This record gives sequence, C-alpha cells and structure tokens, in this order.
Amino acid sequence: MVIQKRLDYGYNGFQVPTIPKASRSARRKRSYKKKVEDNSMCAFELLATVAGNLLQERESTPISSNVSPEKLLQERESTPASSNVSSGRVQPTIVKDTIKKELLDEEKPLKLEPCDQGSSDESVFASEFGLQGSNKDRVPDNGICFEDSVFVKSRKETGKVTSKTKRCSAGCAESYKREVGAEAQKIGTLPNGNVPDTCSSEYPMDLDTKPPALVSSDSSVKVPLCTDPILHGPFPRYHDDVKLVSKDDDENSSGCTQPSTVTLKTFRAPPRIGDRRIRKLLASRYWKVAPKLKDGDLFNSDGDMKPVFRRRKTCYTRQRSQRSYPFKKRRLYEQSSVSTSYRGISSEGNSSSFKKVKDNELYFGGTANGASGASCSVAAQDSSSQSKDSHVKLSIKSFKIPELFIEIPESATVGSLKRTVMEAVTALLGGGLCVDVLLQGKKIRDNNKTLLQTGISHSNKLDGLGFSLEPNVVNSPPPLCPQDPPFLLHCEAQPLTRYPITPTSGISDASLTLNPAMNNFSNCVDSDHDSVPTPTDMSIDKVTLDSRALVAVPAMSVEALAAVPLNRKSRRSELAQRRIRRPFSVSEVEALVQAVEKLGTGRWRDVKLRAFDNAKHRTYVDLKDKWKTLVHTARISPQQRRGEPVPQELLDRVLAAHAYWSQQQAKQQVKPQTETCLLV
DNA sequence: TTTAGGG
DNA sequence: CCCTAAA
Repeated sequence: MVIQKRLDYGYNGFQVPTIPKASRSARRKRSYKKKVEDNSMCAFELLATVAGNLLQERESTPISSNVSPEKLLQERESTPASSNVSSGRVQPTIVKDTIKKELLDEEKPLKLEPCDQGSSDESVFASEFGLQGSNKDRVPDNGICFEDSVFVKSRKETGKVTSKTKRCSAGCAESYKREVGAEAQKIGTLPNGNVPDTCSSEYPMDLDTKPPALVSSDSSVKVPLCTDPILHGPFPRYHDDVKLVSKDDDENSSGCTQPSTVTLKTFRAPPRIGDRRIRKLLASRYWKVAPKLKDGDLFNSDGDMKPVFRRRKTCYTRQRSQRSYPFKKRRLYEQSSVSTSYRGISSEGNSSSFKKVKDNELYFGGTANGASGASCSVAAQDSSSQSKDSHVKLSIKSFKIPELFIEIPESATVGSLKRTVMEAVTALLGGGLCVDVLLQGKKIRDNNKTLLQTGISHSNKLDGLGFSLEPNVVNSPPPLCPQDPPFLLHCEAQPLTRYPITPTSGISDASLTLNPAMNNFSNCVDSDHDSVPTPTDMSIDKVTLDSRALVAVPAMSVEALAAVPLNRKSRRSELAQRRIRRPFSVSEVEALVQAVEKLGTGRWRDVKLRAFDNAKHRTYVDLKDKWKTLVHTARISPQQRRGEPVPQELLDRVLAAHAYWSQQQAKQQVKPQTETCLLV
C-alpha cells in the first residue's frame, strides 16, 4: 500500500508527503522570551559600532548618491534610531562615570579583549565546532564550495539521499515519468501540462557529477532554455539540475566558480560559523578552520556571525540598514538590473576581457604579502593621577581598513563599487574579531592580569601598546592565534588631542592593528563565506583600492573605549541570537520556484537539497517560509509588495505551482481512503 | 529531523 | 525569521 500511494501521488519518484493534519492543534501562545539586553559591550564591539556608525554616515553621503531613492528610503527606514541609540550608548559623560564606577566596583581593569571568554568556553566551543564540522553534513560548515568540501559533502549527501529517497529505481524512471505525466495531463492544471520531474535518482547524479554550478553575477541560477518538456516537471521551464548557487551562498564556492563565471565575491576576514546551532552555543565569534583550505581560498564570513553586534540596537539597526549590502551575503538590493547580463555571460566571448575571478574577488588583507592589516591610529594617554585606581586612557583615533582587494567589472557602476567597498568594510568591522593586546610586540595572553601588572599603566609610556583584531579562531587559544605571525601595523602615531578625557599627563601612541584574519587566513575559513552581490559584468578589472581610501576616521573618545567593560554576563546571554535577515534575491526566488514546481510543496528538505544545497544559510524552513510569503506576495497587489520586487512572471509561477500542488495534496487526501476501502 | 503553521 | 507541536 505504501508503494501504491507513492505511485499514485509521488511525483518525480519522491514520496509524497503525508497529508498534513487539517487540524493543527492550537498554536501555543508562546511569549517571546525577553531577551536580555546587555549593556556591556566588548571593546571591539563598541569600537566597531562606533566605527560602523561613522561608516554609515559616510555611506549615506557619497555612496548613496548612486543609490536609488527607494533604496535610500529603505535604508533610512531601517535605521531610524541607530544614531540615537549609539549616541546614547557612547555618551561620554554617562560612560565616564559608569566606567569608573564599574572599575571600582568590580575591581576590574579595562577589558579590552572582547573574546576573553575564558579558555574553558573556548575549548568547548572548539570541540563543539569540531564536532559540527565533522558530523554536520547537512550544513557543512566549511567552505562548501571547496572542491574537497564539496565532494565530501556531496558524497555524504548522496549517500544519505540515496538511501532515504530511493523510492524509484532508475529503471522505473521512464515508465514512471510517463505515468505521472499522464496524470499531470489529466489534471490539467499545470500551466503547461508537462510531465513532472523524473525520479529521485537525480540526486546522486546531480551531486556527484554535476559540474560546479555556474555563478553569474546576478543570478546564479543556471537557466538553460527548456528542452524537452517530458524531461521536466510540471513546470518545466528550466533544467532539472538547476541549482541555485547564489553568489550569496555559493560564494562558498571557489570550486564552483568557473572560468566563465563572473561572480564577484567578497571575502572578508572575519569568518563565522554558519551553523545556527553553533551560533547558539557560542556567545562569541570564532573562526572555523577549514581543513583543506588552500592558500588563497579566502572566504567571506557569513553574516550570521554578526550576532555579537546584532544584539545591540545600535548595531542591529545598523546591520539592517546595511544588510542591503552585505558584504555578507545580503543582497537586498541585489542589482536585479544585472540579471540581464547573466545570460549573456558566457565562457566564450568575454573570457578574455575579464580575468578569471579568483577564489576571492574581494578580500581583506591576507594577500600574499599578508601585510595588510587594518590599522588605526591610536593614541593612548595615561592619566596623571597616580593610584591603583588610575585609569589608562586610550583613544583610538581612527581605523585603517586593511588592504582591500576588489575585483569588479569595468562596467560596474561607481555606485556598485562604493557599495562593494562599503560591504567589505562593514563586513570587516562586523565580523567575528577579537581584540588582542600587544605590548612591545608581545601578545598579552593572560587575560587576568591587570593592566598595571602587565605594564600598561597610566604612568608608563604606552608606545608599545597595540591592539590587534583577529579572528576568533576556535582552535587556538582564546585570545590569540598562535600561528599568527606577529603582525602589527603601526600607524603613524598621532597626537591625541581631540578627545582628551582627563587631565592628560602624557600621551603615547599606541597602534592598533586590525588584523582580520589575514594572518593565518589560509586556515581560517568561514563556513559561510559570502560573495558580494555586486553587479557583475562581462569584464572584470581588478581594482585595488588603497586601504587608506577607506579609512574611517572615527575619532573615538576614551570614554567610548572605556564604556566597554561593563557587564560580564553580557555575551553569555546573547546565545540565541536572531539570524540576520537575508532577503531572498530574485535568483533565489527563481530557484525556489523552480524547485517547488518540480518537487511540490511539502518537501522542503528536498527543495533545499536540490536548489539550495549550497546556501547554507537557507534552511528548509526558510524555504518553506519564503514560499509562504511568495504565495502571499503573489496574491496581493504589486503596490502592497515590499522589498526587492519579484518579477511577476515568477509570482505567476508561484501561484500556478501552489495551486497545482495544493490540488495534488487534496487528491492525496482522498485517494488513500479509497484505496484502503478497495483493499479491504 | 522534517513538516506545517502560527507568531 | 522564530518557535514548536507533530509526525
């Protein structure tokens, strides 16, 4: 009987999902847990926040010039309170007192190491991570598109899928197809009355033999013209194997990038863990090490890592506003305009006009010379007051973004370039970095030492004091990356004058090095690198921007810095963080629609495997939700729709597919009974 | 783990 | 997106 059912209702050889219970028990009224907002902010978080705000300001001026009014509007809307919040948070006067009090009360020195979570935790995370990395085949944390990773993963998946979904032998495929096709015809509700997809055996084959998906600038979906309808599903507009390889996600693929690819990816130093579970476990960011990462395979970290900042209203707001441009895989405003070019992109013609995109079209530092670190002008000043309560005053005058390499088509607009850079910078700041303190070139490992003990005191010259921002590498001792070469970029010392906090007795310069993972980059891979949704075109020219051009000059006050070490518990409570919102791009929607047309609703896992296998951040639940919203969107008037407009054509397909599959489900509900009766 | 739905 | 009952 089981088989019968399958034959009767299964399309494509997949088992048709059981009919959902019509009566869903009443939804529990769950009250959202109140998320404890922590006031404490680690130093870098705060710095980043401030810097971010500054960047945002910049963004709103020049960069936005090329942005459409609509976009601006959206951005505005999404960041209404950011300035207020941030300003409030960094309010000098308030902070000052608070800090002082904090220090006195807790007798704790300034905590400059955001990642100072204690080694125990780190190790836990590390092990957790390792576990994930090895067992999570569903959501591979390592660079999915690495050849190695991909294949390993594919195998796993294949095996899994095969064993789980092998409901139709290759042999029956043909007859099955015909059978189903006939039914489809009878049903007649299919837009084109085509025969549904074939059998599930496609999976293994797809996974194992399919060449790396093509990645195109705007849509990464391979969209071959439809061929024989009989070979496709009920909505056979595209090839079966169309798989979404959104730059967004597929950015994961260095391996997926083919010569003809015109994807522009960005890789940012701070990697992040893609797995949500992990995220929940971790309060802090950490790096994931990709075992087989090859040199040069830099990955962009995923926005999911941003959580640390996300929590903060300030940051969150900011994020949202920037999400539109995600260095990370966000692509709210992904240039849909570019879509026109994706088809045109071919390996033939322009290949010569653009260089093959490197694994990382855009990445921070970590270049061969490895010399580009983000650096910033820091001035440290020690207070003249002499006592145990003395405070070390530090002021970071500005951040210098590390060397930034960007590859972008010559045809790209200046606006896109700006956005790309913006994203890169944003990603850098928002990534999982931890601050390390260096004194005289030596990293101070003992987080429990007081500044005084360490030699950082108000009475000493802080010439040798430096900070470095590094990825939170899990596999390495908390604050440091062992293998990290003492990489420190000293910035020109600049007299600290703007924000003298207290009667400054002496001013020393400290250098702060933003060292976003460049050091052992080859080992630090983000499971979720994102590519930059930058409009791409036929030719790509390498544009290397002088990092200086990106210098954000947030003259930060000491207070701001000091404001950091307030609460301890903070990050702990940040466990369950909301994932960053990542609007579906048109190409993603297309992939989704296509997959659903073929597989039907109710088989989100398959949809996920089929079309979003590479999009680690898209879970089947996400896809299901998206479908839900798509259906809704399709039903409302265009005026009521928001966000990146989805082509009407797609929406029509959504409705058609939805109608079709709904009908199928309805039928299934009836048939089983009939069959049962017959059998009895 | 997935699905399905409400929030 | 989140959360979770159900399967």
